[in-house]
Amino acid sequence: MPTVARAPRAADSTRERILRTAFREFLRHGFQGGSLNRIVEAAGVTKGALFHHFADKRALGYAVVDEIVEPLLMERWVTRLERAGDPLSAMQEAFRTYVEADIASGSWLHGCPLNNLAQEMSPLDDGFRARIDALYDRWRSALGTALARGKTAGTVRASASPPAAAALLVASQMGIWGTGKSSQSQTVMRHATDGVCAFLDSLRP
Amino acid sequence: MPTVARAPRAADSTRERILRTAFREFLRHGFQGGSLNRIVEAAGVTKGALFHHFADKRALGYAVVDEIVEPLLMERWVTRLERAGDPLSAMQEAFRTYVEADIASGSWLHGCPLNNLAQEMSPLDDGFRARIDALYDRWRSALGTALARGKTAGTVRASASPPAAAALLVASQMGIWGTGKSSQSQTVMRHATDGVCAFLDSLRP
DNA sequence: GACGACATACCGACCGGTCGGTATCCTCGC
DNA sequence: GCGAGGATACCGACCGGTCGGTATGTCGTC
Repeated sequence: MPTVARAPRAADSTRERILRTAFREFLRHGFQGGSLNRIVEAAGVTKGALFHHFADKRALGYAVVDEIVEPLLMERWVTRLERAGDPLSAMQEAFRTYVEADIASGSWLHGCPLNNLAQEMSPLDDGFRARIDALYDRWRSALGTALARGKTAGTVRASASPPAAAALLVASQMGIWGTGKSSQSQTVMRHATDGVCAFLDSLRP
Repeated sequence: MPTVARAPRAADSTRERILRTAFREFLRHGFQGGSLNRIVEAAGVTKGALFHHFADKRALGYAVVDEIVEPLLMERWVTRLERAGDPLSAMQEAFRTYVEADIASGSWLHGCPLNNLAQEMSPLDDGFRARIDALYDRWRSALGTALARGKTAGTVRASASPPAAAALLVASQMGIWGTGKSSQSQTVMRHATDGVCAFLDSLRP
């Protein structure tokens, strides 16, 4: 087995630590409000290390989207749906599960990482916008595909429009987590989740 | 009738100009990313004038919410609903109308002003959070009240849950406008609107 | 001794905010 | 009616601080 040219052990973990710390910082303060000084301090590294691994702040932000946010999204909403039998029930369970999980962990107060970046950065930087839009697109098409599969399988009623439903579901997720952030009310978040589940029920045959 | 101490005419219009310019600046760059220097330059006033009328940046932000965003919200979503006959049709028409209006005017690319502030500032400043939450609450309760009225009038089916539907509708609006901002795709926005209208149809008796 | 992986010191730009000063208007005694 | 005097509205130079970013030095490893 050929040994790949290997950087001294620390390099990868330093980069990783910076990335994770940046993710937290941007989640809490937004991208513009996030401070590189705070990031290096919290990560226990120096400015030199940060700029050794990332060209500039923007590149760091892109890397956070590509290497942290995307895997989170895939794991939560895409991978699971691919192997679900009844898509409507799977989606309902996903919404309920994740709402409760994020309430329990307290992470709901910071909102959805992807939505945060989307709202802040989409109009300001096309690199962000393109990355974020691509993720949402994969999300919507995963939902749409699952719904279309459900239609042929007979678990989704024939008159349902997969693209419309998928777009609404993604928009709802954005809105529900956004609601949680600004209302800081578990009740409202759960109400909205009930609403989504009712909508999904209305798609049954 | 006692004469209230009256400021010279110019004062009010200066304040108003600052407010409106600040609204645009925060809509484009966010609150944290918004620059007071740019605001005074664009408004054609000086730093002195700005800080004469507003204690600090935060107070300016609060005033934007109270005096600009709130009236916009009330006019779009609250006042109209109060005098609507069939609430479901009124809501469907509102969604469709506003989506098309914002696409036509180009303002959709900047997202919903209230949602922008909500996502950015809710976790960072409780003054913002409280104001924003109060507005969303009035919005939700206006929708809920209209739906409840529809239930007694027989235009909304009895098994519908007004709080759940209202929470979903508000969340959907957040998400739809957020979708527009990051996708910059009219198609996706319209699909999501179709989804909302389908949901509203499912609430009919 | 070359190179990758940092550390340190430092830069100019811009930030929100301050402050002394001025021009204009309002009030009120006369 | 009018002049003094205080309040209001505004000006713009300036402040300390933080920002993202850079130039250069150090040190262990191959």
